[in-house]
Amino acid sequence: MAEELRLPAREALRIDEVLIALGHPVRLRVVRTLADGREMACRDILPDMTKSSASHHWKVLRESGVIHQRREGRCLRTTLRRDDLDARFPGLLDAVVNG
Amino acid sequence: MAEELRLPAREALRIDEVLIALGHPVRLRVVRTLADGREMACRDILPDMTKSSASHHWKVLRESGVIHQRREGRCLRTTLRRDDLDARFPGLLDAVVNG
DNA sequence: TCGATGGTTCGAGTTGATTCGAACCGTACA
DNA sequence: TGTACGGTTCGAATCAACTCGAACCATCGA
Repeated sequence: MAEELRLPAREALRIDEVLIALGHPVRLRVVRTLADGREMACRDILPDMTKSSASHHWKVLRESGVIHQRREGRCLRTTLRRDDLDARFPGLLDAVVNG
Repeated sequence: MAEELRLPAREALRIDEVLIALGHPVRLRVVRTLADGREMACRDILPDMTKSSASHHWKVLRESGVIHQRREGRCLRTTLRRDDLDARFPGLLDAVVNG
């Protein structure tokens, strides 16, 4: 049963929280990994990190609105919220990915 | 004698360092204060902070390439490096200022 | 039903960033 | 000269963030 996790609406995205989320090398790497629009399983994105540490970063990215996660079975499928981020902060993601 | 402080060239700007610089409320406030293009004295931007703490933030902002500082007498005049940031990361500053 | 799996939560330890005072440096001005 | 001023640097203290293991929960497959 595919269920959605709570996450901020597009209008509620805050640039200060997004910048904090992006201001860490691990999370920046996550964003770049997802930049092509793929939907990936958590363990495929951060395979070398302990579950608890990874979960901490998922939470920061999710609550700041950078990523979307959807439960499929016992696995979380993760995508970048590119549409929402581009709508609210045009150019930001491009800078992150291309820079 | 107006002398320039060392700072990274436009081509050397790194998005990861810029994001770290912007991912702190004090430094984000500095950027927003300078967003209109003004050149301001340090003590006018962060009047309530001790000199040593403020100097720490100047260093982070300067070395990441977010701000430019120019010595004029015994005072530092600070400006946002809008041209360089817009050239390398189009849309980033607008998101920071308008978001 | 049972064991394995993917993630979360909790608490504690560790690391890193921020903050501050004191000492210092160079400039301006009396 | 000498003194006041704007910033930097240093070291130490504080605080926030990151990390990890253990316990836990829900789901899937046997």
